[in-house]
Amino acid sequence: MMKYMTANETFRKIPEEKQNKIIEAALHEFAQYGYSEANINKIAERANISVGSLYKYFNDKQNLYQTIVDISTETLKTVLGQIVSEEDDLFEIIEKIIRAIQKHARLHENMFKLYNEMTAENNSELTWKTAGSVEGVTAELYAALIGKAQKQCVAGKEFDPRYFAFFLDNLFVLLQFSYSCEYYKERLKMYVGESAIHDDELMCAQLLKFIKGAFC
Amino acid sequence: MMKYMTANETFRKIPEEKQNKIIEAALHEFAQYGYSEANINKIAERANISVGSLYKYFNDKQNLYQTIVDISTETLKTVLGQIVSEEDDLFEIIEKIIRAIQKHARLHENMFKLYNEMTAENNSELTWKTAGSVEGVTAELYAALIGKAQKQCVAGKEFDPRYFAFFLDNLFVLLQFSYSCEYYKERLKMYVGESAIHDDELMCAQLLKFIKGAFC
Amino acid sequence: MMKYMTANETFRKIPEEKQNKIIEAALHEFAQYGYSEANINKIAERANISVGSLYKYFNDKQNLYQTIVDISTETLKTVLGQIVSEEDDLFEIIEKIIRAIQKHARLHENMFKLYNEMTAENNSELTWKTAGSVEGVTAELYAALIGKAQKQCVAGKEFDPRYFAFFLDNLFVLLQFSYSCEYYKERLKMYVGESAIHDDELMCAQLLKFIKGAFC
Amino acid sequence: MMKYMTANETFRKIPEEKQNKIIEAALHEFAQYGYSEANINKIAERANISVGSLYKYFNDKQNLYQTIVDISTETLKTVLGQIVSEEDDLFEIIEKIIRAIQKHARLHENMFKLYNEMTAENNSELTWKTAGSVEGVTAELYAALIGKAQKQCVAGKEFDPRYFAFFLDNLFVLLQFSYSCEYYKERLKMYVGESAIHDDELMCAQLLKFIKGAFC
DNA sequence: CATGAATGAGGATTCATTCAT
DNA sequence: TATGAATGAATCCTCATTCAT
Repeated sequence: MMKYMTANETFRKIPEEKQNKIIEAALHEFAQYGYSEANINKIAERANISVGSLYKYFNDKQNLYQTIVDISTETLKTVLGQIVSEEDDLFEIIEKIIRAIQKHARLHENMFKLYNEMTAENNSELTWKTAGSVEGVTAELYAALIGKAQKQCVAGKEFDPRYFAFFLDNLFVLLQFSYSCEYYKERLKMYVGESAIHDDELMCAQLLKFIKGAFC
Repeated sequence: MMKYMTANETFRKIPEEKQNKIIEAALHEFAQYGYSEANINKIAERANISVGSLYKYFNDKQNLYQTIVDISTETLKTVLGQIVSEEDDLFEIIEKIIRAIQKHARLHENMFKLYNEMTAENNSELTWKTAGSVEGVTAELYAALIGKAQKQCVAGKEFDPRYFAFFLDNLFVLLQFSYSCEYYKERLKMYVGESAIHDDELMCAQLLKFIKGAFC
Repeated sequence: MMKYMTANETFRKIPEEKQNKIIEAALHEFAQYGYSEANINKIAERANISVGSLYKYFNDKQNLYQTIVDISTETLKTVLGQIVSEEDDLFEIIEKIIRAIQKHARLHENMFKLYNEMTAENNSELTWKTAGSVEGVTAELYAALIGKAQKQCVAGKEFDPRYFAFFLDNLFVLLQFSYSCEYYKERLKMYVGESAIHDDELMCAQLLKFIKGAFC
Repeated sequence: MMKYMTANETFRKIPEEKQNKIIEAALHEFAQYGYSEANINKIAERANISVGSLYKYFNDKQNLYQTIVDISTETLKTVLGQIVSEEDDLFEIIEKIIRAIQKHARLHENMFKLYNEMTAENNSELTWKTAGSVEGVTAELYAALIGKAQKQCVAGKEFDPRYFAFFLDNLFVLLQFSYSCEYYKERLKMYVGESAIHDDELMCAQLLKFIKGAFC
């Protein structure tokens, strides 16, 4: 797949290291301050390039933002994609997803912050067009999982798999935010105490139990 | 409790109808455009008062925003508070909560939009200080519920009530967003189809089933 | 007629003296540097107001420019209108026009500079829409004059009055530029010598002779 | 005469075809957008060379503009020069000039647009230094013509030949603009109707009649 | 107390010009 | 000599905030 599709050709020609520095700078700024309070000049400064160059690579602020969002969602897709591909037991997969979230939400904190910010925006059509593709991937993934679930659980309840996939994802989305966004970090602390953010094992075990119960 | 605590004294002295008009105007603008793109002058215009007056009532933009957030969270607290006070069967209460969310997320759409926007902000300390109080209320509420749950379900699993309360609230938070915020509306549609947003009965039934499974 | 029609209402409410200062400042800047090199901040400075205020009065640079052009053409219309209204002999009227040009081209030098600049622009449709109305006025005026001319000159030649009105105006337009625009001032000097610019009597006499010859 | 005097030596060494392509590109851009809105990078692109090269040939934007103006005026000079050289009857020469204007104003539309734009500029000294030379040529030409006129017309009026040369040129200058510049095209239409721009015969006949009358 | 005109710092964007390759 | 990516000063415009009336 073509990398950085929304960026100008010029951008794709520059050294990858430089590209990454720019992306990192933009991601940092957008995740930190949100779209409208992000400062293009600061991004250029952080990336050690001139504003002029930034505008050679990206048509305008929107276009840079779009690109950052695309990259972030693409990254998330990739991470999740890897998990599903492996043929495991249903709850082993779910456990892997939880652990993947715990790892990546911290590693790519800014991406998840951005994701949260993005969903708060009001040009939903535009946002949905790009970010929605991640949801599409996860939706399919969970649909498959739930198919497994219904077979695996002998005493399987009769539930609508689409709804249950939705609930499952809801739990995952808020887990992501709870590890990456300040507000949700506080909220997590309030619910389960100061230590919760670092005790990944307990979180994983409890969430798994919650989900198992719901499905079987 | 003192109403509109962050507002200047002057604000509390003006007729309530005028107060409401101002709050409505501000809520509308902040929910629609987010904090930084919200326009103070437009708020004044919509409220049919002068900017000068607005600045007599509220020290600055932050302060007005703070007030709006306070009011919104206060409203949510009240709504939820009413539900808990009633002494019902565990799952009857949960059902009531779900139905309350479905009703209020639509009725006070702007408040929930604001709530979502708020959580994306980075001055988490400030935000948490006010918005966190809602979470406090719900946390207590859910703790009580889960106490009931563990008694009610004979074959009660051994789970950490704090974690389960957290998961429960996660499901509720995303349900709220799914009825009020554009992005999450789209996401809901994607998961369960176009009709989902209006078929409250099905959503309620499925979510109840999901939660019941998790708890018992 | 409503003054300064393209300006915002706010502008029409401020004291006339202030209005005039702003118009003068803008006229100066646009006439001096042309549209694109005119500096909005310098206009504000010259008018002793803030940029913010300028943007309250005029939506944007284009709008301010439009207004300046409108005012200038309106002024020209008025000047010419006064002359025609008087019922004189044909060549007395022409003489009056010439003298009016000599006087006003110097008095409102910037307006005529602007007019020249305007005609060099490439958004001809827009420009024509406003500036064309002056031409309309003069065209009618000259048509009337030429009607007189054809009757007055016994041995009147058979000519197309529309074409002759056109030629007449051409002579007037370049006379205006010759008194107000640097380039055309130089050109005039080259043709008739250094003194020409100040010897209004000679210019008037010669041009009158030229026109008389053409018409009779 | 040295071609392209203001350009660097480097420019004069490159193949003529390349030179022409560059000149055409610059003329197009300057005529279309005026000096300050003309875009150097777009000129380079249109000429199929790099900006770097353009700056090897011309010191800066001003210098390129200067060169374009020089070339344009040189071309006009040449065109007019050819007409005068022929020994004809006075009004046959004038007719030839009119027809030459009609032809060239359309053929070299951009040059005349540029000429109009140029005269609107305010660095009159610089502009006059180059463009004035065309005026010099025509002035001489017309002086000679008018000498003829005074002899040829038996009942010759006593007029100042310098003034009459000036008026004659004024008529020609505006005729040029009326065939090449958008604003003046509109103006012509308004005076003599839609068809005027294409009915060269009628224009020629009427203008000739006008001038004949003025001179004889 | 109410008003709303005035302020001006701040930020997105452009484009002539340079210079390393 | 040719290239075209990089530069950053310059400029339009917005909007939170103030203050004279």
